[in-house]
Amino acid sequence: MKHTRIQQSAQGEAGRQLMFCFVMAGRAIEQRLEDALGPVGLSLAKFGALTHLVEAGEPLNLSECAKKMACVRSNITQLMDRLEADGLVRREEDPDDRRAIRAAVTAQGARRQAAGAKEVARVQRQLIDVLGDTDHEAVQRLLLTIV
Amino acid sequence: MKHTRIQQSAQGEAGRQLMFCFVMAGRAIEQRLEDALGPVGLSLAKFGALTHLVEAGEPLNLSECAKKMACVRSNITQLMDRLEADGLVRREEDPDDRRAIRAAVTAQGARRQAAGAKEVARVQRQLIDVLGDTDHEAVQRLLLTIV
DNA sequence: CGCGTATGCTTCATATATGAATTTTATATG
DNA sequence: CATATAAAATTCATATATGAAGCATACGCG
Repeated sequence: MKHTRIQQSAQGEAGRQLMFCFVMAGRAIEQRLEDALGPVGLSLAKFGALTHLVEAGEPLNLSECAKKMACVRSNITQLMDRLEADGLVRREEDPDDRRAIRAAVTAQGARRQAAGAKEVARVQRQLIDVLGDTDHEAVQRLLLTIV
Repeated sequence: MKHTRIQQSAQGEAGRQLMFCFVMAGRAIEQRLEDALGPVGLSLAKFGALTHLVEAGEPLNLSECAKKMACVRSNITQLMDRLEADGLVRREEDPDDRRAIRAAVTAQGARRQAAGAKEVARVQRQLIDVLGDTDHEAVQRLLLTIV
């Protein structure tokens, strides 16, 4: 007697289609990141925005942020609202374009981002650990093919 | 002297940390599924709920649904509200437990689920295509390890 | 120069998800 | 049996995300 039944009921759907495994893996990692960032006072979305700003080294238009984060602008508007409420980002007028708003990281924002980066690196190490002797390069290529 | 700078900024998007590749791949597939299901009149969340109900072959308590879908119950409450508004699911009282509500798929819900399953299968074939000669079993094992 | 179109941001409605608080009902235990 | 505790569902506040609609500004072209 096979144990497909056991596997199915034990884990939900062990025999799931491959694509759902990708989705579940992505979500599982997201969850770990959220859990790691929570104590620092960041969410994954906030950390992502701060990181783009820090890496840019200068204030960015909200449209540029949206492009970097691959999302619509109304999402950035709200995200910046929350980051500004947290005191991690400041909205500045763009001297070159009166329509545009630039997001500038505050000192506190930069510190928070650095703290978040440490946590993210920790999670990354855990992942590497789980992958064991798997060829990371190959996996990454595969994933980027999908994206 | 460390080379954190190089690692962080050298390759821009391409050199992203492995974990973000998993997250992005998962989201990319999710997006494809949403796009495929949209024309059928379903979202991925709705399709998932309907599929669990259809596969169960009988009405399920909302708590059971939450467990199968790995989410909190308040999420299911809202999802069922929308599915019920769409006429795809019906809430029934549980004769054995007056606290419980059971979700039953309607005939229309079953048809919609079947239509959705066809689209999902199409996306799955596309994914298999993209993966080419990669060892699917190995990939799936890897992904389930992460989950 | 002025007008039409494009761009930048915000606002609103909606979907998905979480978690805390609440209500109702079940169950266990003293 | 009464009461304490647990479990089921909902409600509310909030975060994240999308897309449509709207307003202000920029820009190209006749």
